[in-house]
Amino acid sequence: MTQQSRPVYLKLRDQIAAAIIEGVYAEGEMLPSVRAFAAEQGANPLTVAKAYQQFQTDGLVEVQRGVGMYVVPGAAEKLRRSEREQFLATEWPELRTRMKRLGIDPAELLAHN
Amino acid sequence: MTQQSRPVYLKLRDQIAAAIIEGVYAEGEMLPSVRAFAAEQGANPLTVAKAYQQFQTDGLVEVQRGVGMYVVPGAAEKLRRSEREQFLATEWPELRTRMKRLGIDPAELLAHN
DNA sequence: CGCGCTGTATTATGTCACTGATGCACCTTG
DNA sequence: CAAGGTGCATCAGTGACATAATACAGCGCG
Repeated sequence: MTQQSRPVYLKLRDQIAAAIIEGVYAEGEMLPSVRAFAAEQGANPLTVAKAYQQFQTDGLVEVQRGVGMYVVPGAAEKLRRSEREQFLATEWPELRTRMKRLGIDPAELLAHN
Repeated sequence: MTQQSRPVYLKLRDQIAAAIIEGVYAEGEMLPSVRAFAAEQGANPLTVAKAYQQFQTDGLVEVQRGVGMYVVPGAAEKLRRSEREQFLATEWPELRTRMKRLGIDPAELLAHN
């Protein structure tokens, strides 16, 4: 038996990405510190740092040494665009064929909003 | 750096499930042997066996020792129903909120077939 | 300066999913 | 019975993931 549970640092990454897009962490503001966010989520600071690192290398977050990590202006829209494109190009086609195979009616999906 | 690529046995599982639903592996017929399918897919026989096992425990496939694994009558519909339900109950809600966040209109996607 | 807060590098440890190589038990066929 | 096919159990190796314990470097504030 197995689990295949999504790695913690990826869950955190998605969670943070959603928060940035939704403006929970507004542009120009500071992200929660590694230690603070780790304590809040019950995770290890290193794991949180790993999640943060991806945003940093993508230029969505700027690090001020000794201060914290700040959301770069335009990060929300940039994130939304890239994820949107990725979704449309990769995930949606697969979903489409899969829904067809499962006999799922698109109209039915939109019904119960 | 990491990978987090979908495990091989899960890819195989999905592939086989799709084949059963679509009738590629018709009910009453025998699935490809573990070794044959492994050679065809360039995988390890044990990995294939792991993929097969789930169908076996779900009663979708019947094992005849020393002979092979046969698709149980009604397996296709049973599979379609369970996957369909799982999709509607679990995946679609998440997709829904995610698409909303990315500014994607579900109706528009479903429209142009 | 001194204290406390930031992120980060280092090293080490432990766990677990995944994959693989080998051998065995079972069945069919000749 | 002998041969070749089946699934399956056993044991082992690998790497990702997570955690831990420190330590260090930079910044702000009193």
